[in-house]
Amino acid sequence: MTSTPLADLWPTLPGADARPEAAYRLLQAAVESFAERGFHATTTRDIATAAGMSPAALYIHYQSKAALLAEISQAGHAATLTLVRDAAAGPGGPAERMRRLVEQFTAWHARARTVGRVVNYELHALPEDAYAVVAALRLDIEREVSALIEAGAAAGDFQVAEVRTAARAVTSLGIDVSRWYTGNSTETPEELGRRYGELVLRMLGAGV
Amino acid sequence: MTSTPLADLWPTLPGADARPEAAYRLLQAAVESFAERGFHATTTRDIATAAGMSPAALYIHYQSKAALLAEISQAGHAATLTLVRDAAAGPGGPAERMRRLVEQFTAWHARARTVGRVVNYELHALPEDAYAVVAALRLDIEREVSALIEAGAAAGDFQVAEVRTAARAVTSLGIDVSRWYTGNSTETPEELGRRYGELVLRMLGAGV
DNA sequence: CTGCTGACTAAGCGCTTGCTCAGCATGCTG
DNA sequence: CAGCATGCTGAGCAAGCGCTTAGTCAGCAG
Repeated sequence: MTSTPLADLWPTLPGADARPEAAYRLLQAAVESFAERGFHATTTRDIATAAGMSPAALYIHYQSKAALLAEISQAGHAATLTLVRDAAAGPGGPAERMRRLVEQFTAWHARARTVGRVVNYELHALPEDAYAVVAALRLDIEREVSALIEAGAAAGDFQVAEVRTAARAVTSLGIDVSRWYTGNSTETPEELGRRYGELVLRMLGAGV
Repeated sequence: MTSTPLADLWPTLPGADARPEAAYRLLQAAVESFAERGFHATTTRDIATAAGMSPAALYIHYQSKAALLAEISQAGHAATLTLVRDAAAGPGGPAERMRRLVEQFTAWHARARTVGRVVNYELHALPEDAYAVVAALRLDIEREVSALIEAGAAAGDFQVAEVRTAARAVTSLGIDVSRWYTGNSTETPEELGRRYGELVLRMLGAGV
């Protein structure tokens, strides 16, 4: 199985070019390993070996195993927020923007499912300070979705009883994709995105 | 925080009465701990201490830490499948049955969120033989939902482009509840269930 | 009383973990 | 050439892990 280059999943990774290639390899190995086995079941030897180095080399590039997780989680959340913001601020009415948001949010969680798993399911392993940063980003994402639903409801495009619950449902659908999507699927990330976009618009009562 | 008695979450736990009280306490402590920290971050000392015993006592009642996880996961999956089957086989048309299924599936994942987390997010830690059992149960659940959607589509009650994708979305919404629901929420599990039932029917194109 | 059983504990074994450190090769600078 | 910084390795430490073992003790049959 060839893995998608990290750069594809993560165009916004800060300092991706400046970073030494070895540090980049470690990051990619950590993503793969954390996603497959979870943070606590992954050993520093796993990560280092997968990156083709001795265990000690990890500590030249990162302060600790937890620092690796923090970097992955923060960059992954930042990328997701950017994606959501761009879609929400794009052209068209609320329904059109919501469709694009869901399409891209869903497709990202399918395409970058390894990063997505770390981002969504390894929060509890984050050090406290890194968690605080990430929690703020998650709140921003949820607020962005809520605001768009509210705009759609105000414009009469959406019919929703509870904005918070609807926003939860929309983000839930996308997040959970990173749990079940395998890549063996016949559905491409983009196809899945389009279908989920359709389902969400109906869910929100947009007559489509 | 008082925790819900296991019996409430788990009416179908086999041999719950015959089981010695100490074994029951260990099971409950394991659920709580696995849900909060994950299987690998939980130590046998954590579980035993929470159950008010020494670490060695655990091995009188269970073969291993993994055996505890296997028992929780299998019983939890069995309970979920029963719940889904009962709703799908109940009275009324496809839409009515689907509404009840989603209401109960969702409410269960909110109410029994600790068990739900172990069931849905600790699969990778299961021993191979236990995983095989559980995977079969998961397949049954998905099939049950797919069959109900298909019945609704055949009856003209639902309008769905892809049954598989729709079924994924329906189960996804419920499963993900166990990730984010905290109990601090103002929404009770039953309220959330009703709202999700409404959203799902619209998603499936049932004119409601 | 004796003899036995089953639930439990204190102590700790063998191993793995995250992480450190002295030392080595390489390549740049003067 | 020497001098030095950089990136890395081999060996290994302290701590913590799952699990075992030897033994304690209450309860009960005879």
